[in-house]
Amino acid sequence: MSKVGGMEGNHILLDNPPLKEAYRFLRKGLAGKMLVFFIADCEVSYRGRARSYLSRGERLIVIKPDGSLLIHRDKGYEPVNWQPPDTVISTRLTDNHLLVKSVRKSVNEVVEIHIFDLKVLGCYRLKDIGTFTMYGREEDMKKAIEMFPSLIEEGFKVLRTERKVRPGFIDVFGVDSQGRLTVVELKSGTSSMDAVLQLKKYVDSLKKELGVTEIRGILASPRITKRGLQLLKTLKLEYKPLSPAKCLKYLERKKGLKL
Amino acid sequence: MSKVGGMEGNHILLDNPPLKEAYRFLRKGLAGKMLVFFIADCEVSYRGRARSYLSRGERLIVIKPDGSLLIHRDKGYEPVNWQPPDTVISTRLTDNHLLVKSVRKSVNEVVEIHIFDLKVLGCYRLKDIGTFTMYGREEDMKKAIEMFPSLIEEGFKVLRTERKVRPGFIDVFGVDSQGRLTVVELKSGTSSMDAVLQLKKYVDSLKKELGVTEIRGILASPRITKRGLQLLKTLKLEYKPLSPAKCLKYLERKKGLKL
DNA sequence: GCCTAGGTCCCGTTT
DNA sequence: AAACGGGGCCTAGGC
Repeated sequence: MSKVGGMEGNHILLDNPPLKEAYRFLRKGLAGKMLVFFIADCEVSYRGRARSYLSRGERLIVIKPDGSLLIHRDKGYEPVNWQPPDTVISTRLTDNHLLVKSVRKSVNEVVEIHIFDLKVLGCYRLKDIGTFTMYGREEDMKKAIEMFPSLIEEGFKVLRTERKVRPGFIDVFGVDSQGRLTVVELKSGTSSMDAVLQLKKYVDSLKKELGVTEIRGILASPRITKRGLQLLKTLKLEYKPLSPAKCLKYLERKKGLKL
Repeated sequence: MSKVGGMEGNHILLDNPPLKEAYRFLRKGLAGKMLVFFIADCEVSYRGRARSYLSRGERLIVIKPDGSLLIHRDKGYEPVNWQPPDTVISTRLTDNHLLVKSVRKSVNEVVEIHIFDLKVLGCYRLKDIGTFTMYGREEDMKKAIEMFPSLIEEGFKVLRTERKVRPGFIDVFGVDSQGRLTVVELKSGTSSMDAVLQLKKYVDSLKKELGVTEIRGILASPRITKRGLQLLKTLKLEYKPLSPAKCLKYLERKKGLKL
């Protein structure tokens, strides 16, 4: 049984197609820069930064017009095999199976799908000019602190954000009410020892660069791990509880609108 | 036009179904713990650790039997919105649209999809008992070094792997030909300053724990960034070029088989 | 549950 | 092209 829908160029939908028919329309979909998906009984091999082999079974496979490839089993957020955008997809039909190959040349990586049977094949051109907006990331915390420096502490003033130091950028650089230079490292989620070491790195770099012996280091985030806090205290750094949610409330108040 | 395939319980495939029909079979697929996918003209909102809003457009949506949810636009490896496994999916049909809601209670996070139109709906039970194996990760480097310590240097001996220290685990702990204690940090990819700081942390912790003043620290990876190497030298640590690929060759030689 | 560390991480941005 | 840091990162493994 092979039922077919929408063959007039807009989209393609094949129910349980024979390999040969699937091959024909798969090529059509790929050539037409459509979003292609299919459920296939297949084997998958990957070679590149690492190697992997997935033995035979049914999976959902998605190929996007930009060359990204996703192979999903029936569990989990992550694809079992994949390629990021900018791969070249090629196909080949032999007697008993269909090969789909995705090659990324920038970093030599190859995914090969050996297909023995297809349950369904769909090709669509997504009409999507929608806009995507996200709130509550580190960037929003930064904006809020620029507008409301007291979110860090009373008397705090921002000198600048994204200040360059040797190894990267300081999230927020300012002075406290006593006039002491202060480095603020922001995290939108839980801070762990990594974040503490990062702050330490920035404080030390800046001391060296400016030839100053005293610079305060403040880590601002909604939560910090126990070990992170321990390390922080050992290194004479400070912690300020601050959540993206609280920052957003301040931003909304300023703009007078709900996000 | 709504063509229908495989309604006998095995799978469901609807071509351009009216919302009402889609709703009925969507519920059927979800209740039957099938893999569900559809292409929909929709809006998406997310609230949890952060918030986001995606305005109207066509996307490919996948709901897995384990409760994971993926919403893909026609570009990129990553879904624009998603939920990891263990969410509760609910649906509601109103006059002019279909709502699909995914709630994760462990960390209060909600994704809502407002659907205005469906291009296709599929529900399948994936038959997949295949095995997945991967080679060339840090773990394989560790195994290879245990069997062939000279991969680090002549005369090197492994005392143990995964040795616990204050803040975590040392990848490989051993002694060199001079009897000096040595900490090895492995990276399967390019090492940057982070990796160097990680190694430093381990070396320092171990010095403290053992009351020893001299411990060698070796970072082994296929590549290291310029700044990483700079920092490494400043901190009196060492670099050993070592790739997963080379480790795999040694492992294959040992096992006498091709991976 | 918390916490650490790895990942074929991906991805944007800047040098 | 290299490199650094963020991410709703996700996921596995200890404790």
